[in-house]
Amino acid sequence: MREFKRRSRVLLIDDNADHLRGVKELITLESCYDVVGTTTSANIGINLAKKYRPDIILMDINMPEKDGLQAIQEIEKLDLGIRVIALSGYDDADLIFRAMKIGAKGYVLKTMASAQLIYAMDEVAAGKIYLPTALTSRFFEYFQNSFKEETKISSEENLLTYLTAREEEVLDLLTQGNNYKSIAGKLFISETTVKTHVNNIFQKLQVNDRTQAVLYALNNGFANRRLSKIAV
Amino acid sequence: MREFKRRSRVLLIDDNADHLRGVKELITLESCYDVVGTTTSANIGINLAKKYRPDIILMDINMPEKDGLQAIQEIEKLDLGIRVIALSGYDDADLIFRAMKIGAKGYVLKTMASAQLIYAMDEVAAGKIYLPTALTSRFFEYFQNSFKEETKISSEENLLTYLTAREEEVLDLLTQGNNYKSIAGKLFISETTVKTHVNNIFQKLQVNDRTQAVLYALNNGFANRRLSKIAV
DNA sequence: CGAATTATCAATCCAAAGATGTAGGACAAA
DNA sequence: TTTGTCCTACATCTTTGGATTGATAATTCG
Repeated sequence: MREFKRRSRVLLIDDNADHLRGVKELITLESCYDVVGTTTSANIGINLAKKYRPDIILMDINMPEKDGLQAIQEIEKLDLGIRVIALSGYDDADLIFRAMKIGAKGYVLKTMASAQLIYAMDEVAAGKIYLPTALTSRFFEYFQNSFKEETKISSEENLLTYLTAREEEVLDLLTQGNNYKSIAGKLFISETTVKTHVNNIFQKLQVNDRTQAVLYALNNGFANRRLSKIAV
Repeated sequence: MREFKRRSRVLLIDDNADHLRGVKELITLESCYDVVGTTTSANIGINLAKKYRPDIILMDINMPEKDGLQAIQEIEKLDLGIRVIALSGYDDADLIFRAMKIGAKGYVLKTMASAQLIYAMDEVAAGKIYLPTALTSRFFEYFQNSFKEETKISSEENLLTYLTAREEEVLDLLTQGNNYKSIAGKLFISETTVKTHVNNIFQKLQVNDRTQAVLYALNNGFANRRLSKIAV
């Protein structure tokens, strides 16, 4: 067993050269991380990431040339196990949300104390995900808001509640693209029975055909409630 | 201007009477909150919430009788501005995620130090959302995971890209539940033309009927890319 | 220009879906 | 026991949907 663990390697990407230099100094002097590269270009950064395989990348996400979020996404897609911490000047909830959604392991404001940056790196290096408390609160406000509308919709009268258990089973199979024969086979009942159920479903959901029934089901939280209004 | 702010009022809901008593004592003795009610029943709790309008509710979400999450949802639906903190014995990522999704303003483990509970209440009373750091990390792992699959899918070959502009228009109308006649009317073309397009769509998407085509479209980011695999 | 793609329309045929009415048995609530 | 709901099933009929073939005009592209 090794007694010491390898010093974690860090890559810095920030279009602001001054800030880049400052962060490099900070890390070099006051932490146990090795800076393996610095660049002001997101594209170059991605290439450096492939080349040097750092453990951590500090990525400024407010860059004019190339979107930092996109860069994070590309790095995540490489699937090299590189953990990216987003650096930003803004505590904008939407930015935080998007960064975390695409896989950032942390989000730190440039205005925060340098100790906090080091701490974030420590946490992330340890495999955790780190968000400063203030930003976490911001994130959750945004997060919960994005579901509020949805909740409102689904708390309106939902015609799905009128369906019997059996009808729900049938509808479930409909939402998987099955036809009458297939449903009959899966439920071990005759095709005509399925037709009866499906017709009853149409009546209850006030639709004219199976496609509309399926759409109603999906849009009103049937079974796999996977709809959210979240988009990157 | 008032110099002192009103002491915040708290309602406790926990099916475990012992724990309930313990928490009540803790809050009464060691915090500045008024316990306005305690109950072991989620249903009664909801009624007490309506009656006493507490500022905060501590809600055990691991109750056999009635699901605590559901109770939170109902309280949120009341829209009385009551801020609910979920209490749980488990740091299960899925539980945490669902609690936060439906609007819990905090999530605290029963095993945590009592000081942490008080702190959480302070934060929540101040209008923030509070999650212990360890649970935040858990939450984000789950959160990011739920988007990983999606990213993977959308980066795989998407048969939708083979569709022509006109076919996309037709498919769009299909995903709105239109039949041939309706689509023909909306695009000012004959029904047979629509049939041709639809058949070509089937070929390209490798499906057998319109329902499957619609499902493929929705699951592969057609138009409204709002699908995520998150479920309550 | 010539070739390929696309959008349009038609005829035909068969299969599937949808509408409607009827009915027996199981089961639970009143 | 009666009433009602639910699940099952069938017959019949109409409409819609889907497959196939073929054809014309417009557009795009090399």
